[in-house]
Amino acid sequence: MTRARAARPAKKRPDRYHHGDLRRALLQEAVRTIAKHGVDGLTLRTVGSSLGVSRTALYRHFADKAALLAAVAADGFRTLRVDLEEAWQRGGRGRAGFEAMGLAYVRFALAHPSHYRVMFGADIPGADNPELTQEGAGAFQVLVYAVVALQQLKLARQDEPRQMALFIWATVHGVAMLALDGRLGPEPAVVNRLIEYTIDRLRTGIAPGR
Amino acid sequence: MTRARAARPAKKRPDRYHHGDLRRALLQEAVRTIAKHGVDGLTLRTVGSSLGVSRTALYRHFADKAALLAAVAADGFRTLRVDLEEAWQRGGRGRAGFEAMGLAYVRFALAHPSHYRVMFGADIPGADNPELTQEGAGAFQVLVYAVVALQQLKLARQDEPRQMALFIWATVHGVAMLALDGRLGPEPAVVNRLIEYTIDRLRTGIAPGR
DNA sequence: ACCTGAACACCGTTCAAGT
DNA sequence: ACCTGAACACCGTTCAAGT
Repeated sequence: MTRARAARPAKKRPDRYHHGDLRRALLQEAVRTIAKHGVDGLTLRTVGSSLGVSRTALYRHFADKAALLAAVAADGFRTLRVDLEEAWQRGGRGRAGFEAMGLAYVRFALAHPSHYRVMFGADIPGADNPELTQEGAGAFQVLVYAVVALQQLKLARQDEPRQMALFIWATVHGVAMLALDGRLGPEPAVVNRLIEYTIDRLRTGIAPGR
Repeated sequence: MTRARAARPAKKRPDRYHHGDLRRALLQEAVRTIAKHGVDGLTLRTVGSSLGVSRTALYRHFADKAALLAAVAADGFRTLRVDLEEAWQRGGRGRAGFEAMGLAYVRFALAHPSHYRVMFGADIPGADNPELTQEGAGAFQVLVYAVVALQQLKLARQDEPRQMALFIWATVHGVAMLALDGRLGPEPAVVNRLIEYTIDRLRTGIAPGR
């Protein structure tokens, strides 16, 4: 052990959580815990002991538990943005790409239900957390760009893009939340049918004319 | 004081919480507490002492705190259903009534944000609570009826009514949640504009043709 | 039947102290 | 600078005991 460490070149690899790496480790462990045990399963004690660290060590890196959750939420928005960008581009940045984005959005929520709930939870100080605000805006911006592209392709009305994007966001968010809360019943087919139907109603809803 | 009580006829008015009235009092107090201090402000201790009762007295009437919250949620769905019915009828059971319903839905959420959150919260055993399931279904049924009426008026596509109602529900629910979570910023004008825009996009989204 | 009071096993957070 | 350990003020829930 000591020999191995001596033999290794000084590559700044942190074996102990020091010099700022504990923050990343805490965030990573929090994400894992939430995925496995839900938000209520996340306690400062468990996340601390999982990293072999005191339960109060967290306070060096986060103001409080809410700040940790805000960081978790920001991380979620980052992942969501990447997912949306991929779907949009792979779909060809047109109508197919737009539909793929809608599907990707709801799938993200269903794949990471607890994480998604933290992102939109009430217990998070959304307004006064710059990182969370920024990451949330970043994910939203992907949708705005897509809307503008659809408008240029004459597939969407010439309304204010941000307004239209907000409407679309609210709709897919609503579908995701109803599904997550089990409000659509236990059948996955019901959820899938609603997603498909919703995307088609979005298409006719934002189409030019009328 | 004592005189007044003696003079009053025996009208079965409960001065002490006994014989099943404590349940109603607990529910009522829980709703009031949540409205004033949010869900986190609701503790069995405070709601108990507000009624001059031990903090464990609740367990005679509810299985646990989650069951109390489920009752709160069911109560909310009952109020929401009444609000929706009123809006639909006063609007003339047509296009105006439908738009009034959409507005009434989001307004309910904004008027009772904490209560609304409990209705859709994750901490509630939605599936295994018959009363909550029934009240939720009742509110949804109002929307389904309205959709059928719109279809008969040729104002909506001839799709499966429940499917269309689910889509509409998801959309207004999404708008409500984004507004409640402060995701639309502090300006009420932004919220109002989104509500208006959303209702108009719902109109073109569910319109016949295309 | 209905409620109480003590006890239990938790929780987030503070703070003086260690290195 | 970073982390610890004890302490504090909470919390939901259980349970024997009272009436």
